[in-house]
Amino acid sequence: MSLDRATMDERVPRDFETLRATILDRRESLPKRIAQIAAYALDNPDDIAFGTAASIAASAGVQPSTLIRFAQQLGFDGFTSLQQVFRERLRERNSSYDERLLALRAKAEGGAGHRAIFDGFVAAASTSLNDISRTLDETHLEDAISLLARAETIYVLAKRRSYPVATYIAYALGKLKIRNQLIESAAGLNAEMIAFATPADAVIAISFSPYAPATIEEARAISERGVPIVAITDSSFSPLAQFARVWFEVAEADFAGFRSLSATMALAMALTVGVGEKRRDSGRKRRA
Amino acid sequence: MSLDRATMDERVPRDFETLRATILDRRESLPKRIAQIAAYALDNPDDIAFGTAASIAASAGVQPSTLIRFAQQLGFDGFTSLQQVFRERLRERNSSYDERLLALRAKAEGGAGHRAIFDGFVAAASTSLNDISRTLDETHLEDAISLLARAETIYVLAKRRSYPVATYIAYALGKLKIRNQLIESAAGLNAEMIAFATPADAVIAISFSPYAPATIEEARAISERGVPIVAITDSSFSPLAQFARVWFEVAEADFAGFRSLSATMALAMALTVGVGEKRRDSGRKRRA
DNA sequence: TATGGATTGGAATTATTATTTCATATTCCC
DNA sequence: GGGAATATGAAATAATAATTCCAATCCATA
Repeated sequence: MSLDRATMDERVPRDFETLRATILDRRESLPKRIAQIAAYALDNPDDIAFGTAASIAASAGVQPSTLIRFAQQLGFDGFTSLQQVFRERLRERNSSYDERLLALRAKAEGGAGHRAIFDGFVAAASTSLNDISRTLDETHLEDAISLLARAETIYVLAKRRSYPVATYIAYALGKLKIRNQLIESAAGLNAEMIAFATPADAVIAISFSPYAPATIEEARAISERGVPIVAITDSSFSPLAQFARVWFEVAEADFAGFRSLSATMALAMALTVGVGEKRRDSGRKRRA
Repeated sequence: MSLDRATMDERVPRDFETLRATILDRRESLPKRIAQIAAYALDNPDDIAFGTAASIAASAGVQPSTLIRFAQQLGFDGFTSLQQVFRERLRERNSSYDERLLALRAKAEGGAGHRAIFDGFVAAASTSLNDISRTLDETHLEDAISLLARAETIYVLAKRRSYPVATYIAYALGKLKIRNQLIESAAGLNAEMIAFATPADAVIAISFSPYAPATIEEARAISERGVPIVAITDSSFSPLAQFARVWFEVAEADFAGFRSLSATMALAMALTVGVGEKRRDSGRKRRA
C-alpha cells in the first residue's frame, strides 16, 4: 500500500530536480492513471504550481483523488506539499544566487572562519549585479543621461551609506572634465551650496532605506528651486522618488547587515560615462 | 466608495507592469494601511503570488481584510483576481527569460546605446569579483583581521579613486562602534592627524596605480612611527606594499577608463565585519 | 471640541479546495 | 475463469481560505 512506501521512504524529494529524478525512476512501475498525471506534472510544472487539485486533475484527464494518490506515492502527505516543490522551483528560478547567499550566511554565523564572511560579500555583490542587469529600465537610463548631459553643473547628493558612491561619481565626473559639485555635510554649508543651483543644472541624488533625513530635505529644497533630479533609490515608495524627474530602483543584496554597493556603483558609472559620451558627441556635431 | 471606482474604471490592470504603474500613480492618495500593503506587494511580488491572504497580510503587518480592500481599490473584485496578475508575471518571466536575454545582448552589441556602457560596468564588476574570490589569500585575511582587531584606533587612508572605499570603511566601522579615523585631505591637517597615531593603532591604506603621492607619503610617515599597516593595492611592486605589515593584491577589471571597485569593496567589508566579529568574540571570552 | 465620513481591526460567514471514503472496475495470478 | 489484490471514479466530508460585516477608531472640518 502507498502508506507503507511513505513511511518507509525517509527521503521525500524536497527540490524539483530530485523529484523529477524520482518520478523518472519509478515511471515504469506506476499504475496507468498515476503515470498519466506524472507525465503531465513533468510536462507542465507551472500548472502544478498554480492550479488547484481539481483544475490540474481536469487538465490531465484524471480525478482529483488520483492526483493526491500520486503525491502520496512519492512520499508527500498530500497534494499541497507536492505543490510546494513546484512553487519553490519558480521562485528559485529567478534568483539562483539567493540560495547560495543564504547558505553562506548560515556558515558565517556558524563561525566558520573569516573566509565565509568574504564569500558572503562577494555573493551579495554578484546577486545585486545580476539583479540590476535584469531589471534596469533602458528608457530611464537614456532619459537620465540626456537630462544630466544638458546640465551646466551636476550636483551630487548622498549621505551615509550612499556617500561612497557620491564621491566616486564626483571623482569620475572630474576626470571627464564635467563640472560638478559634491554636496557634503562636513562644513554645514549645504543650504548655501544648494542656493547656487538653477534649473539649468541637475542633481544626482542617492539614498536608501532608512533614508537620511538630510538627503531628503535637501532633495526637496533643491527640487523646489526647479532643479531636475535623477534619483537612485531602493523602492518605489522612497521619498526621493517623488522629487525626481527620473529615478532608478536598485535592489542591493545585503550580508551581515551591510548592503552591497556594486549595483549602485555600476549604474552610477554608466550614468557618468554616458554623460561624458553624450557631451562629446553633441560637441562634435556642433563643430561639424 | 471603492465600488464606484471599480465600475467606473473599466480598465482593471491585467498585467503586472500596468498594475505597478497604477499603484505608483495612486500611492499619494492611498490610506495608510493600504499604502503599507501596496509597498509590500511591489517589494515582495513573489510572496503575493504564492501566499494566502492571511499569510501575506501577516507578513505585511495588516489585516486580511485590508488586503482585500487594496485589491478592490485597484478595481479587482477580490484578492484572488489580484493574485492572478502576480502569478502570471512569474510564469511569463520564466518562460521568456532566455529569449529576453538574447535580445538584450544583440541590442547592446548592435545599437551600442548607453545600455552597452552599463553592461560593460556590470561585466567589469563581475569579472573582478570572480577574480578576487579565486585569488584571495586566506592567511592574509586572517592576519589582517587579527592585526586590525587589536588596534585602539583604525586609521583609514585613501585618496582619489580609492577614496570611496575609505568612506565606506569608515561608515561601516562607525556602525560597528569601532573607533576609526578617516585621513581626509580636505582641511590639509593630515600631518597632524597622523601624529596622533601610535603603535597600538593600525592603518588600512588603499591605493592603486597611479599611486596618489599623498597616500604614499602619508603611509611612509605613519609606518615610520611604528604603526602597522594593512594595504590593499594592485601589484607587488606597489610602493604601498613595502610599508605594509599585511597586503592584498586586488586586480580590478576596467571599462571605459574606469576601474571597478567591487572587489576592493568586498574585501574592505570582509575586513571590517571580520574585525567587528573578532572583537565581539574576544570580548565574550574575556567576560566569561 | 463636537460631528460626519473614512479607515481599520477582528470575528462571523461563505466559498472554495483538499482529502477521504466507498463502491466499482480492472488486473494479475492460480 | 475465479478470486484476491490493486486501481479508479465519484461523491461526501473536512479543512482551509476568501470575503463580508460591524463595531471601534482615526481624521479632517466646522
